[in-house]
Amino acid sequence: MDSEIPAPLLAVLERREMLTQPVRAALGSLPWRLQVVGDGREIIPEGFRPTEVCLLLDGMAADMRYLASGDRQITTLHVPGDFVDLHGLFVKVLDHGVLALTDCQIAVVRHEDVRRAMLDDPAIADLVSTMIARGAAIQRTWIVCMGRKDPVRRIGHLVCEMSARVLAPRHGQGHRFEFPITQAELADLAGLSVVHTNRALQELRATGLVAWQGANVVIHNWTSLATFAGFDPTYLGLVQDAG
Amino acid sequence: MDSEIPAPLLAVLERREMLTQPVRAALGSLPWRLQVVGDGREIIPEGFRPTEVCLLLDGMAADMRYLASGDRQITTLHVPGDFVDLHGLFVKVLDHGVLALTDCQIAVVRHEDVRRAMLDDPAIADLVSTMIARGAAIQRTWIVCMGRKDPVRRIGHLVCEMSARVLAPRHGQGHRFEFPITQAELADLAGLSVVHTNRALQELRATGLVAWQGANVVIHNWTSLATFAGFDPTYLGLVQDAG
DNA sequence: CGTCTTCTTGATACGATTCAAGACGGGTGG
DNA sequence: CCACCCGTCTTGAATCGTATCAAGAAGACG
Repeated sequence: MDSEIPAPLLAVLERREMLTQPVRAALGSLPWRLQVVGDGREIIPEGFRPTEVCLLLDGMAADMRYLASGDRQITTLHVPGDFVDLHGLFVKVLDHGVLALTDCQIAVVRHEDVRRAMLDDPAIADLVSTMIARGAAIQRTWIVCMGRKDPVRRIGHLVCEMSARVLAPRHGQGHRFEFPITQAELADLAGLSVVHTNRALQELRATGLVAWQGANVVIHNWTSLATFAGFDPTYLGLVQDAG
Repeated sequence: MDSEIPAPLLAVLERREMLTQPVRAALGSLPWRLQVVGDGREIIPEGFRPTEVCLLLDGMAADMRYLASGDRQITTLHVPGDFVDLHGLFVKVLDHGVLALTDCQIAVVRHEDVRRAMLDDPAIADLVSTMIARGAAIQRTWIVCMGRKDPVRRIGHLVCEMSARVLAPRHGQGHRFEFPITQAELADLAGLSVVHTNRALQELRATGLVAWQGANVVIHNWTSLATFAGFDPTYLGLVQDAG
């Protein structure tokens, strides 16, 4: 629509990655269009063969897969600044669908334009690969939570992660952030029943570490919650890691 | 050691990806050294800052993370042809360790050499990104299995996947392959106790779809097993997908 | 032959799912 | 403004699944 206003695209990416000036320039000149997807609608259907990538500008989305049984499993959450289907540049068929958990605003960029930018500046190619690798690390961590953490810690870990991905983490301090996910969606993410998710949430609130009402999550003591949930932010590769 | 004999490196990679002649040439000229890691030893420790990538030539390895409780969770298995730490090119600190599940032979290549090859030929950069993206798809699929599949199907799915990754899948036919994993390791992979893993295995064998004794797995009816376990190979992006 | 690891089994306790139903809250139409 | 409706959250009770504990059997290895 309005490729003459690249600001939001850059602004949202810079929350996540440190961008050099040439990279900023290259990203800023990428043609893109805005797309709006309503709460509960599919951004990308499972099995799609994408020719574009989608950068989430606003809202929350989830990668998800349906089973033959009718069950579904959410594999990752996406927050503004995430490309929801970046790996579509490298694998032809998407193995999951992407669901809008809220009303979402998306910047859509054609594969060929991204590929050209990657060829023109290898730093762009690096950025793309880094984002894919980070997404994989998040999934890996979630496997650990699903396999070896009880539901309360599992959700506690999720709260830590989402707060770190949405905000700049300030350890030891309180955090407040918006987490507009229903308990049914949380259940499909955590691999639990809705009923049990509800009870795990109550238990988590009962620890006093977290207040969670509606879409508002308040972490009263970040460090204690991280310790309780076994959250180690290494895998997020955030900026403090300048080594 | 012997960078004048690149054949095994290429041979093992070509089981997985279709390589063009220039890519073959570039990979063939990469300097590398052979490393041998014994059964049960760590190939890479958790939290390592790698300066090299490791290509598994022979054996089986597992990405894994320890929890404070002493529990551990395996997040992915690696078979010959997999780079076990390719994402180390893009993230500085590895968020997991890599464990040799058998005696392993590994080709070690320095990051700087891989990076040079990526710059010289963007097709190499693409190959690297594709392998990372495929690894992520495998993890995503495992999240689905852990969250929404009962233990029997979970292990059944794993058998399908490993057979597809080790062999060229021939649907509807029987398969035999080596799967040298202990039940304790399987438990840490599936997020189960050892006892329950044992019982799930017995139940899987009782279906008659799979025979599994020691390191030898025989799939009697691939299609039935895939249906039973809900295995859809799309995510592996194997060669049949030439679209 | 003995020792160690891996596999197997039974019994018990706990955790999670399921079913069913009610409470709450936001939005819509009368 | 109120009544209603629908989606979401919450609760209780019964059932099933899974972990845990403990011990024995089967192999592998020296």
